[in-house]
Amino acid sequence: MALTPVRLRFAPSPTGYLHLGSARTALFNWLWARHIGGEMLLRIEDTDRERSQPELIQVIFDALDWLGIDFDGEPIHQSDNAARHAAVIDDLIHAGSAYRCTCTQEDVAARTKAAGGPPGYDGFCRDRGVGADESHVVRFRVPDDGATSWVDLVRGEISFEHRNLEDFVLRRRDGNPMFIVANAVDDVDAAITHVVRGEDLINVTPKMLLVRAAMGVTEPVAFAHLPLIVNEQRKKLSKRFGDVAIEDYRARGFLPEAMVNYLALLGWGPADGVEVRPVDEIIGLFELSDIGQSGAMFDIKKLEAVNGEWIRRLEVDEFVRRSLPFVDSIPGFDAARFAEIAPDLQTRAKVLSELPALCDFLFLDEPEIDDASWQKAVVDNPDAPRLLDAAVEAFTVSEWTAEALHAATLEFAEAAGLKLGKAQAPIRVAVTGRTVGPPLFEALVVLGADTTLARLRAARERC
RNA sequence: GCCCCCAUCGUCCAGUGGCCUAGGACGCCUCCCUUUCAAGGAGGUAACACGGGUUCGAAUCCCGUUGGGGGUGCCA
Repeated sequence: MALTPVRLRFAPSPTGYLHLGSARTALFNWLWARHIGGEMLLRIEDTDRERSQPELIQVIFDALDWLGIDFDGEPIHQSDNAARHAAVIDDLIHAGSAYRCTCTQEDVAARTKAAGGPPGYDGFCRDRGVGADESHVVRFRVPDDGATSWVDLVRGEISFEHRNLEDFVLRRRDGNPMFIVANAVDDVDAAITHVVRGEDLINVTPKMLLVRAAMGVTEPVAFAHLPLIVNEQRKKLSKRFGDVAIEDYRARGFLPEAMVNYLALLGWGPADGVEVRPVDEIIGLFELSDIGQSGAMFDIKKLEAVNGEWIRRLEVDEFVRRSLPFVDSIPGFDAARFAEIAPDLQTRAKVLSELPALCDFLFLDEPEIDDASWQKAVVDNPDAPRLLDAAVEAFTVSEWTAEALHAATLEFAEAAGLKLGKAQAPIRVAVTGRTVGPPLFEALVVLGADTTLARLRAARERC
């Protein structure tokens, strides 16, 4: 007897972006598939006609590819299986598992309101024998008694009593199949063995199980319902609350290594406590049974910390290469010059998008002077004028190395009775425009003597 | 309302009956290093929601309460 191959899938709908929650779902499916040596399929659930534009789908492919989540075989398009979905629904009608219903949503709402009962369909058309020629939807005939249950891989046994399940719609009035049917049928056809998805889908699982059984499918399928990723309000992450698309984080300068690493930590954690680690190691350690059951808050601070760690782990050359898209649009940008200062930037950036603010003074004709910095280090600093004068004088004759500039500054700082840290402030603002940035003397070396002295003189004139 | 799920530091995880005076990470605070800011090093702060059981023993098992979330669409 051959062992059934483990087969998982990620089934996004073409929304035009990859939601963080979806990405996490894709990741957990993928981690488990790769861990167990199973197959990982990609299926685009594009039954919604107007949302199935190729560009919208491409965005999702790109995001998955960026994260490093790969798939076995070509992507499946659910819309290609429309005929199969229709045939299954017809079979269910013939078998008596489903029936046509003429009730509109208004009809149903009016009746339940009049009856004062709970919302939901009341089974009005169950035995009316509605013909195919009448305008109708197709509903599944849920058994009156009993329950549908399964042993969820992350939550244990979950059970729904049939009397709490209404006769749900299988096919819309316009003839299109509902998600429940298309999804269940495609999973059967692809011989999916494990469905790993968000907890928000937990209540449609009994319906899918019912459809599977009515189809006569006997192969088991295991479900693992992941805890939701929530925001500060403990609510499901939604698009109207901050950035929820993977692409947004990519644009902000998060590394895919960090993104994947952090997402894996939402609802799961390695037993040895080592959180920041390569994805290959995570694959090795990942078990569905170790997934937590409570919602995990998306903590941007922690994501940034993980990202900073990954930035620091990069080889300098690689750091430069990855930084380029974020800095090469600075006017006057010079790659060689950027590479010189790169090691000093690498420990200072949590996200790549903050790089321009740290190094743009090296490329711009004039540094962009930050008002608050200028106020603090120059205007409010009575020592500023003479420090700038001293710097011009000392730097004019200094050898142009970090050590020499350091020594020269130390000398006139001490003469003025100031600590080096205090003395370099107005110089830093004059040259870089800000009070914070990479180490001053190293930056001056990269900037060059002429530009440095010109900026110091210009600042002195403004005092 | 009804259905389903969840409940350990502010946050994310560890803990699966004794090793827990509850551990790690992020954050926050202090100190060291220091050329600003980082990075790095050393400390510190801070939690088993509550009430009943079960047991020699419970963060761990059971029940209840409270709190939170998800669903309740001819969306997915």
